[in-house]
Amino acid sequence: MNLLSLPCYCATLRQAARAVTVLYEDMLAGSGLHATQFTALQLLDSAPNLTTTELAEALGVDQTTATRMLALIKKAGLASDTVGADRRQRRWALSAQGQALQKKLKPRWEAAQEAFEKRLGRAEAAALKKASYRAASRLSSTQTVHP
Amino acid sequence: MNLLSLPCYCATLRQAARAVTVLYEDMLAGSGLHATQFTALQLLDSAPNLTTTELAEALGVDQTTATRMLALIKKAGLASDTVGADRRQRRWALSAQGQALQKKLKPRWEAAQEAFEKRLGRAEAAALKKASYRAASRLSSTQTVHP
DNA sequence: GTACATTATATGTATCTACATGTATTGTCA
DNA sequence: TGACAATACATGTAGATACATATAATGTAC
Repeated sequence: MNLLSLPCYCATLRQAARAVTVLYEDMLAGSGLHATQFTALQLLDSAPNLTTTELAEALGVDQTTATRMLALIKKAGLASDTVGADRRQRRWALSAQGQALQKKLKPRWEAAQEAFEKRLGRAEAAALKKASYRAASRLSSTQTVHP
Repeated sequence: MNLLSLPCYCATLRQAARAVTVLYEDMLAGSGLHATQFTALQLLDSAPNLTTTELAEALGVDQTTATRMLALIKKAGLASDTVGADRRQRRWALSAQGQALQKKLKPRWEAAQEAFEKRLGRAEAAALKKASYRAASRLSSTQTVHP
């Protein structure tokens, strides 16, 4: 049996996310980084000194997920955290090693991006990305408003 | 900081999948089922006697993921497996309890579907689902070495 | 200025996920 | 038929994910 077209929005989006993740993991295989970790490095590279919560919000993950992500990245020596003026906050920055690895893996990530575009077509890929972002935006903004 | 629009197709699709998952988990909260489990029940309800691998392919998950999913569903008494003619295969079917639960939770799932459509608009929701399915199809077919 | 609420992060727990690999069964071919 | 390949499922391991909750620090109201 082949991949089923399911009526469920959730299930279908998850199918797609899983499939694309496998592609990116493939491209990063052996590099020591996972797709989500690479994304975090990219973010820290372009926006240093984010707090844990800020990074979580930017990526659209739970704060506890971000905490664990960052713990792994820190353990690998790719980033370090410093306590901010508000001493509850941790501010994160890439280490030299983290910067180097991010730079080194960028071509692999670009290859994954291109592979994705090749399979879907550039226009369709762009449309899917835009629609996904819109969905994520709409959903996360409203969901956090709980009385 | 708000949700970021990321250049990465993988990261963006994952953002969307996470956000929509939270919505569905919310709707199913307290029911004893998770969104992925409900999807599996729906599938087993409409297509009984699937093998573990067939179910994995239909859902677009790894076989080992399906094995674990089904183990949990079985442990909860919602489905049972029988050994097929090929004695390596397990064929799965909902139990009466599983059928009942699936039926009972269907309105909640429908509410989640409607909530999703309400946030995105029906047309946009449909377009996103279609594009996601196309992406998942293209990616999984090629990855599995297809003609 | 203290009691109480709020906020930032961390931890316990459980599921989802997949890769590498193991085991049992089936298929193939010489 | 017997060796070896292929297949179906299971297990070990590890990261991704989020909820409930804990802890520590900050903010607020009186």
